[in-house]
Amino acid sequence: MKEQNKGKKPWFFVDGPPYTTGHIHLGTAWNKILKDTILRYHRMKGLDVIDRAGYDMHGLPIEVRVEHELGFENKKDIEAYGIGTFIERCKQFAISHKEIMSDQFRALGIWMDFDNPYQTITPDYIEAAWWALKKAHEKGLLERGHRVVNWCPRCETAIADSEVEYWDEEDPSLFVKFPILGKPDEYLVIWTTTPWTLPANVAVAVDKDFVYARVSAEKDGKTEYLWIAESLVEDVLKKGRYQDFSILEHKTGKELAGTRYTSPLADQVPRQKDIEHRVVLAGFVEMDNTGMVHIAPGHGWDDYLLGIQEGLDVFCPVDGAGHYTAEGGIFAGKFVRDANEEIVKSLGSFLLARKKIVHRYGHCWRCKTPIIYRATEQWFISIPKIKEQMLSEIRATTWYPEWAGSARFHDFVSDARDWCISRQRYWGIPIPVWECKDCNKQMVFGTMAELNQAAGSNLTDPHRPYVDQITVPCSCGGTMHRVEDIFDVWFDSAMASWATIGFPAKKEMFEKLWPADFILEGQDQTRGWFYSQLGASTIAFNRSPYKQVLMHGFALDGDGKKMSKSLGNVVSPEEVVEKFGVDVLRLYILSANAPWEDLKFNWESVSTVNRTINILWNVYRFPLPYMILDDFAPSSMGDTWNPDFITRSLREMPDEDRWIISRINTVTRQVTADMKEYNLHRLSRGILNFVLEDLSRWYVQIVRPRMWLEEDSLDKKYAYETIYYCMRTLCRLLAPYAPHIAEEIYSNLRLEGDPVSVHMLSWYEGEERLIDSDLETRMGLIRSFDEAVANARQAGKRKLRWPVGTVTVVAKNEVVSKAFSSMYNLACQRANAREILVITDQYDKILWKAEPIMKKIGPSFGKIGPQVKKLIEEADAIAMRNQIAEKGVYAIAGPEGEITITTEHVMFTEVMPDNIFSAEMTDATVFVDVTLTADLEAEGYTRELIRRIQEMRKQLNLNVEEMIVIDAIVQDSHLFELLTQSWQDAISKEVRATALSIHQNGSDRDTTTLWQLDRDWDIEGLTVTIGISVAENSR
RNA sequence: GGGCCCGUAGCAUAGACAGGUGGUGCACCCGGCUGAUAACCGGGAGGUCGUGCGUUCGAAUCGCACCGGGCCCA
Repeated sequence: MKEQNKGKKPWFFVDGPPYTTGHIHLGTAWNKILKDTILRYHRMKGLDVIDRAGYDMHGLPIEVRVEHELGFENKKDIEAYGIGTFIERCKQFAISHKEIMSDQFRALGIWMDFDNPYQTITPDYIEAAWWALKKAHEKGLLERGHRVVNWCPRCETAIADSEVEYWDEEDPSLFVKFPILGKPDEYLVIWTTTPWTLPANVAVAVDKDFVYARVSAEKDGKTEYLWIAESLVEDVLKKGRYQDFSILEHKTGKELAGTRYTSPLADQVPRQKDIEHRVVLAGFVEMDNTGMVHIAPGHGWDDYLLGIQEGLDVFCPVDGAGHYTAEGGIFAGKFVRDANEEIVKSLGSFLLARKKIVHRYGHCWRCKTPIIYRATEQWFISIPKIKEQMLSEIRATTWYPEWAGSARFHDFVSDARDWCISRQRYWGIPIPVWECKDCNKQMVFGTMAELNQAAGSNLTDPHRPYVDQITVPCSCGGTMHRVEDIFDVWFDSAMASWATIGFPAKKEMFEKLWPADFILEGQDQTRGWFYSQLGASTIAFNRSPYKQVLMHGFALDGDGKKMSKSLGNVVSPEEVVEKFGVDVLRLYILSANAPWEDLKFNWESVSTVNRTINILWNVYRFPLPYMILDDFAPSSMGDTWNPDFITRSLREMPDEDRWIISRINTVTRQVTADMKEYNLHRLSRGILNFVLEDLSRWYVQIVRPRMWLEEDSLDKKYAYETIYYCMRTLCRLLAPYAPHIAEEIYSNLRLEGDPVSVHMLSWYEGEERLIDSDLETRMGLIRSFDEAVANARQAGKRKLRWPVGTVTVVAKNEVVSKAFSSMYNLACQRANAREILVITDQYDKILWKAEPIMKKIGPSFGKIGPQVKKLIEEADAIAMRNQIAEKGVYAIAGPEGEITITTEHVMFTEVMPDNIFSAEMTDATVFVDVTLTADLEAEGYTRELIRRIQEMRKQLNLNVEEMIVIDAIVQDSHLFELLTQSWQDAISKEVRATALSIHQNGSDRDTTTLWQLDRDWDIEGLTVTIGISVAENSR
């Protein structure tokens, strides 16, 4: 197939690279199944589909796994072990796990190029990232600066926001007094949960409009003056166990701004003595705790921004491992969280109150260490400078669903800040910036060749530590060394759209294909890959790298909760495949809900899909024995099949054949239309529904007798041709969604000259000329009739096996009458009725009941009301109804003369005669007369007998073509008479008997024959003994 | 705290953009069928359409608020 489409119109798909963890979960499976389905469809449409898979193989998660294997605890262990060997271990880990995952994807029937996937660790891929960074540099978008970042003190690196995992943690909750400069015993009161950030305090923030109070507070005979937001005073003082207080003065935050104070830790942290602490205004201050916020620009994002704005010191006395530096005074060398206690002690009388708090705190997602915020030197891409362009590219892209782009992604990008692309780790793409220590000159290299040329080196693997050894002579005479950082892994995958087609090393493919026609990922990738790719591509090419995006949901458990190991609610794709097979998993996932909604996994629904697939399998298998028996071969052109015979014979074919042909073409057109909008749930439901309702429940039921015809007949041939056509068409329709079952059915049905695989066929869109919507409407009515008759029969307790005399249909319109006149035989057959009468006026067998209306009778007749009621009930309701309809009045002879009843005294309701049962169908009412005549009774019993003989054949495991002899004893004389009168031949023929003898007495039986199976049956309360044997001559 | 999406029977879903008697499947109960058979088919019962307020002659559908779930951000 792929060969066939080579050189045709290309369709450029880019695979969002999964991270090489080594195992896939349901969400990953969903993701790839959606991709595979859509890719297969486009291949069938004759497009040259670029289906290269990809893997994201760098990054901290792998480093942490390897560290764990080696029993390492921190960066020093890695450095001691040797970065080179460490990197090799990481590489091995990534490659081996990539292989495992490729096998898992292949097992799901994912038909993508896993033999040659793009990998973020190959030199050409790394060059793609270098090239992009150089572009950013050239455009002035690459910046280096101090920023507060999430920092893992164990991994000793900045980590991305997305790498922070939150859960509840208990921390101290401290209220601290900051002494106001020059005012003894007067303090600002702040609140913090991170005592270790107090040595870095430089300011206190207040809201400009909040009202703050100066209170004199009494405690153990001492008086202090405290500044606290007015509405919080009482609460805070209670926590501090003050015995009494009074408010002396009010000031707004604005008035308070500029107030100078000193650090309570000035003695312990000498550096604090140089800092000019003051009160500043900020927008993020909230009215809780004390209404005053401790500001440490070295340890908080908001703090940092405020610091820049207010010109505050960015003081960060904490190193990469989370230890205080020499600037941390007496705390130097201590790990920050361990220093908490000592800091609290050092606060002494400056501590107003100490409580505990349980709150959400961030942790490193891989090593679970609580993170800290640290101002560090990092590399950034200045997103705000290209934001407008990014937003306009979002609008130019087609999103499925529309709101994924116009609302969700748009809003995310609108709020986007600078993108921190640097990490202080080992296993990643090295940032290609060389710096001269002497003159601070920087060079950014876009390729290894450029670097090798400048350095006179021969670098082949651009990973650390090899790349770190390359030095470049600087124009100042000094030597340039690479900066130590590596890239954030999101920068890696952002290159995918051009790296996967070999750019920048090779240009042809890029010029031909880029940007991508289509990408597809989960909603979490809004901030992930959708974003990183758009950012990188806007930097490099000023445009979006993709034209169409389909965003899918998340796989949740049955309760709509996230699947997680700790909750024990994880369902693995392997588990589903093991129980039901790949195609069932695929069809379940596709049909369960719209792609962009979250999937609540539900085993029951999986097994429902499984049942439908099983029915498909049964439908496919059912005609095979007859076809084989008859040596059926579909009409063909030489040894290749095509639907010419169907098209040519369509006019002559029976209604049901033309109907199912029309249906499958209608369904096919609908599937094609749904595919255009990626309504995969609608289309898969449409296919499954067709199999269940149209093919299995209706067509196969109707066509069965035609397959059992003994002799060759056109009717049988049409049935064979039709079902063959349906199965061939269905295979093609199913190929993208259930590739295995489609292939299995196809490979058995295909002719010698047909393509060897269903996956080599082109997509079929359905043909208008094979669709007869009139016929579909009429057949729909007959189906509705079929159900109504079953309904009425059930009410009348008449089994379907027993024929009924007349079924009357009161039609509400022409269309219904037409349906019955054109498909009369089919309707009779389905209803098992001798005749069907279709009328458009009133049904004359309906009886009426007169119900007295006492509310009116009382006032009209007074005392004799109850007697009138009785008279009405006893009267001939039909005569009464007719007379009232005619004359408006009805006269009854009452005890005191004639009584005149008018329309207001009585209400008429329909009454069904005893043997007639009704049911509603579309645009009509069906009346079934279940009255038995001798003839109907005889046929009913005959069918009862036949069914029991068939049951016995089955017990003996007889083949369809084997003949039998039957002996039956029917003691009931009425039944004996019915069965022996005229139905014996019919029985013999139906059950394939060469001889049938029915006796009334057991003593009449031929005792010389030993019956292979002999048993008593209860038929409607009467006992019948039946013995059967295989006929001699059929053996 | 903010953005987006979702909430319909025991469970899973359609209907919502374009307001007008809430459909379907599974499970349940009852029945049928028996040349697809460790299958298949029909019927019945089951709903405060998350809650409240509003718009309207009329709201599952439109608006607002709240509650619950998911993804993302802070």
